Amino acid sequence: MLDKKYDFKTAEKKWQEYWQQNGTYKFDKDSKKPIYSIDTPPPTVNGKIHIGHIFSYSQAEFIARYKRMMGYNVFYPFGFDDNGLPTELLVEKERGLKAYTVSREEFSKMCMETVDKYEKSFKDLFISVGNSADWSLAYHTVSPDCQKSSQMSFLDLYKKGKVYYAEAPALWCTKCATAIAQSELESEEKESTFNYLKFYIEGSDDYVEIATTRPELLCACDCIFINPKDEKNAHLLGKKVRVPLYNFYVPVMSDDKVDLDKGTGVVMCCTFGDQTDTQWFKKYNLELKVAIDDLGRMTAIAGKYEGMKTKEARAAIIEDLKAEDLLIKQDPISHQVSVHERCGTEMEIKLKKQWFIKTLENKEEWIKKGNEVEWHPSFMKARYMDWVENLMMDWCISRQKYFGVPFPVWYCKDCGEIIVAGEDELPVNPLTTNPKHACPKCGSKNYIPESDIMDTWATSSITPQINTKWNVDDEFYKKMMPMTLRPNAHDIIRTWDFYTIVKSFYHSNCLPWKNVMISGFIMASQGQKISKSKSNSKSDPIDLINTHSADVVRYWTATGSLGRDIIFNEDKFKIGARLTNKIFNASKFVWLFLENYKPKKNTKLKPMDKWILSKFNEMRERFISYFEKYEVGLAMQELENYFWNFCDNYIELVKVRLYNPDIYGEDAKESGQYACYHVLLEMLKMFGIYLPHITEEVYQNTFKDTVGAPSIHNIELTALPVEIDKDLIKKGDEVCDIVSQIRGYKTDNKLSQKTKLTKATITSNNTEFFKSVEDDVKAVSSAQDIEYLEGNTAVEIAGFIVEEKESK
RNA sequence: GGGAGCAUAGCUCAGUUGGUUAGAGCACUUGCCUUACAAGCAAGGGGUCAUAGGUUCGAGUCCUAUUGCUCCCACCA
Repeated sequence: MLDKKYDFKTAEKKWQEYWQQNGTYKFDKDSKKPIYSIDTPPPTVNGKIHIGHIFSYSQAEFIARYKRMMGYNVFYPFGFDDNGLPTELLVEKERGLKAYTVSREEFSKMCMETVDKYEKSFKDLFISVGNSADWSLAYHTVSPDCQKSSQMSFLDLYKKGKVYYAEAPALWCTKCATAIAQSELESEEKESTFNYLKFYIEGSDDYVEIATTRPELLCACDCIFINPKDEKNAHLLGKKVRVPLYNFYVPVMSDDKVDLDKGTGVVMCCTFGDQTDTQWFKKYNLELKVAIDDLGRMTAIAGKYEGMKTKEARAAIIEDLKAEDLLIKQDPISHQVSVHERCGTEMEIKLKKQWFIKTLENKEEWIKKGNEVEWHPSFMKARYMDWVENLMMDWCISRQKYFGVPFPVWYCKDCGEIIVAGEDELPVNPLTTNPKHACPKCGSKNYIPESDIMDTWATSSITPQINTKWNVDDEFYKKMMPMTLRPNAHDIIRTWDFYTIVKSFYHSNCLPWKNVMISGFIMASQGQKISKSKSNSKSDPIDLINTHSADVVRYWTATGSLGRDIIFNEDKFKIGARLTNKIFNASKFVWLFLENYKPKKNTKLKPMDKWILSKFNEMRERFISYFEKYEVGLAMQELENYFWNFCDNYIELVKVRLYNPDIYGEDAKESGQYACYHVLLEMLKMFGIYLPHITEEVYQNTFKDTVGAPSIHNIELTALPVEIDKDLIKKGDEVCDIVSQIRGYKTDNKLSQKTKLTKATITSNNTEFFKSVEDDVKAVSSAQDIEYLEGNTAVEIAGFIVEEKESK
């Protein structure tokens, strides 16, 4: 028996504990069922989980529940990405310190404490929203096991020649003081100024005009470029020009990368102002002039501006240029600037020794792999392709940071040889451990440990390998790879999805997974995304769960279609609350008639009972076909529509039979019970995907005794044993239509729905069918007499019987 | 500059391969305490499907162009 009211506050906790204790969602390693595996995104530990995470994770979670219900052995691990820069930034912010002000050991300890705290709260939150991950499979990327896998990955790439150590221009964040990768850039619209400067031609009073937004780089100027087709300036070729303020001379050269229409059509090349400079630096073997240090301050070559931050230096230099009459004019411009996604600092380029993974040399392969993966929705593939095609640099994986996976690498102090650890030594921290062998090249035993750590993506890009026990359990790895599904939001296609494809190809020449499911973002308002770092999350998940229930929050996450951003809208919670309430009430009511009922296989079904069963199977097919396309929201809509029809039309119609077997017969009751029993049970299973708590509450108090399974979430969905009879469905729908018209008559006449009617004349082309369901129509409409006419659907009411109200 | 998505009722969205009078929910109006549910039920009003062409017996759906919104990428002299 169900309680009178459903109290989500006690029920949700109760069932969450029940599922954990019973291992309801455990992956069964020995099962013969087909496996469905999910490479769950390990959330980055860099702040609180916001509603966007709940949205995105729920959509994938629906798939896990759906697949379990469809008879799959679902492998659904969870992880945390807790190493690297994001964690460091969080710790620095929380403790109000900079990593380099304390010892490396001390800082790592702080990071571990913070990570433990957050991971516990992340886990609690995901459990409290009813997430059905198998927590026994959980991993975290800074753990020794993951570090070992990550270093193993590095060694494998090293052996295969896919990772290299080189001095090459790398993107640099002066705030975080580390190299970063192309994928970590974001563009931001910024106001700036085009400064038109005079570069005097050597041996002449004439000058050439050059426009620059970065006059602070004048000291790093190597040469100036014109376009080979530039006739106006062609005479400058071979000559030298004087760099303003610094008064050294640089040559004029030509290159077709110069855009005639930009600025003055003449460019100064500095090491380094932008990507083009790096290409020219290589192509023309230019001199390296470093104007900016690791923390964004001007170096000695800047002369009197040394020590200033770049922005200060720029202002000072402009003043001096004006004073010396070297500034012709200034034009304000607004342009897209690359900034570091984690801190918003404008990117610089620095030449330093870094480790790089080769990504440029296999573009065709990345494209091929991208085509082999199925993208849901399909148009998201374009983002991946777009990214691959526009790759400019190999993937820089070294970070000049402290808390992360160390490189298993030392350098020989005497000859510079790279010494890598053996696989049996992993995980290894070169800062605290020496290599087992002397330098293979010169025999020296003096080493310099690599103090950099790896990019956090270098580890999270092997989550399929971590999940499937690569190099730990070969048999399992072979059985599980490729995994079935990678779900994530569209912002990390270019990082997580791309890098994972790269790694799987290099390691095992295979796909990491067969499907990618891309979810959209929750927008705070038009164009404003909710994110952890920007903390405009007015919609805290914990508060939402406490006020609306986990089921209702989950319901909300199922609205909208796959891959699309949606604006946070509280109205949807109201609808979800209405639905859960209705499911509870409908179940409670229907169960009144099912308490001691055992379904019989050969029950003779009345037409309208067959109708609702047949309609169920029809809905079930659409539901499945949406799910197969990963359209979890549209699937739910199908179910929801069916459910409301079940309540508003079918229950209303059948309840009179169920109440009064003395009038309508035991057979009529049993037929109704049969339909109610099966339809309700199947609907509960399906709703269980979205609303796991309330459906469990209903199941445990009703069907469990007859069905036997320990949880509603352990039962497979079945088709009901009736044909999908389109003709019957149409006729049954017509009955509903007529009933609705009769209700309309009562409404128009301001009558209560229970008002008795003297006679209803039903016109239909299916009068035979109407006659077969006459008892039901009479019962639901309170019509005392029914007459039939052939023709297009219509109904006419002769009149009604006014009953005197009983006074209470 | 390259690419993607979207445009349907006041709002949020469905609308499968082209096929009768374009659907739902919310909001709104009106009525109803009906032997589950008033946190409920019933009924109702409301749309030239962004615009302009085209293909077709037939277009919300396919094609072309235009407009607007959003996003991704590139450009950062």
